Formats: sequence, structure tokens, C-alpha cells
Amino acid sequence: MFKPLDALLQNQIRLQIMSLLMGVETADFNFLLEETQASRGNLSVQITKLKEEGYIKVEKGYKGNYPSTLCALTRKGRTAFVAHFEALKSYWEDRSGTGA
Amino acid sequence: MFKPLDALLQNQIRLQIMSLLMGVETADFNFLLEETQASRGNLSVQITKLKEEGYIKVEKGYKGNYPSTLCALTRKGRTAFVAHFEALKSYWEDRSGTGA
DNA sequence: CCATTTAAGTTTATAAAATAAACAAGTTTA
DNA sequence: TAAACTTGTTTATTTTATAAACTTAAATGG
Repeated sequence: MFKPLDALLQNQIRLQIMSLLMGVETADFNFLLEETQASRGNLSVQITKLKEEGYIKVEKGYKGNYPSTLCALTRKGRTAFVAHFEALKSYWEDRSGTGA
Repeated sequence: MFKPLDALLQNQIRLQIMSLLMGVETADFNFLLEETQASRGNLSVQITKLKEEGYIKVEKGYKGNYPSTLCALTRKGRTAFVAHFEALKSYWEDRSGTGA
């Protein structure tokens, strides 16, 4: 009936991060910060969760002298993102005829 | 960039309720219980939240001798549901060209 | 009848999640 | 060299989700 939704992708910030990463090779912390409008703390936590689930990979380096965190989708993450929207379709599509 | 998601419709149970109500005139508690696979307590809480937001209307009556809770979408609820999926589209659509 | 079980929910206690405030570690600038 | 800024992380607080316990009434069995 209803396909299960991806628990991680129910959160708006995380969905935004994933969505942004679908469109680019990599994105750094500040880019994600601007685009998502999240607080630094919140963004940091959500990035960590996505990384722990293996949906993104995170590389820490330097941009000039300042630390820089680069994020990119993994294959697993891309698959999960697509599956999540597939699942969402099942909530959208007309389900008349299920019998009330 | 990203359209805001409806806070109430981020929850899977509530989204299921709304989705089911999109397809039928009314649905009773037990129907929603079966379809959503939620516990009674959880379902009760989520129905109450949707009612409080004005997304559904709830009528309590009797089916035979037993109490029966009938739910139906309001116009506001239907609009919110549609808008939520409109918003979701903005997370799905290709956003290449935003500049990383 | 009278005690038990079942039906249909609601209320409340607990667990999990989201978020921002406070902190850290280093860099630039006045 | 002290003050302010950059780039994050950790922690404390608030909110939310969920199930367990409770409620009220009806059916059922002895």
C-alpha cells in the first residue's frame, strides 16, 4: 500500500543537503549553510547523521588556511534519495478503490 | 530555492492519514488503524493534531452500539496536502546550475 | 446476573529527534 | 597582542513520536 519512507530523509535539512548534493559533485559546509539556512550546529549534526548512514562522504581539508568540510553523495545515498521519492509517490497517487 | 515543507505532513502516519483521506469521502478509526499499521495511541494523537490544525474534521458517532470516529479532509487539509507535494517537487527537481 | 473479555479510543510516561546555545581551535587584523 | 572572525563540534534544551496504561461501555460465558 504505502512504501516506507526513508527515516533520515524525513528531516527537511537532511533532505535539502541530499537534494543539493544530487546536483553537484561536492559541496562545502558554508555552501550548505547558506542554501539550507540551518544553524551551524544543526547542519553539523545532520551532516554527521548522513555520513554515519553512509549516504554522504565527508572530507576535511583546508581552503586557504581555514578548515573546510567537503561533502559528496555516495552511491548508497543517491539510491536512497531516489527510493525515498519513489515511496513518496505512493502517498500521492490516487488510491480510490481501496474501500473505505 | 526550496519551498518549505508542511511540518505536520513530515510525519509518516499523518501523511498516510491524509493520503488515505484524499481517496475517500470519510474513513473511520479502524480503517485508518489497519491501513497505517499505527498503534491506537499513536493514531489517536496524530488524528488530534490534524484536527487541531484544521486539516481534517472528526465526527464521533456510533456504528451499531460501538463508538465510531469518522474522519474527513477539510478544504484546508486538501490544499495543504497538495502544497506539500508541490514543495517536495522542489527538492526533487534538478538544481544543477546553482553553483557549488 | 455477575465476572471477564472485547471494542474503541484517550491520556500519560518514555524514548528519540531536532535545534540552538555554548564551546573549541585556530586565523586574521587593528 | 588582544579582539574579532572562521569553521566547525559538543552539549543542553525543547519538541516530537510512540507505546503503555487507562477509561468507558458493550458483549459474552458460566
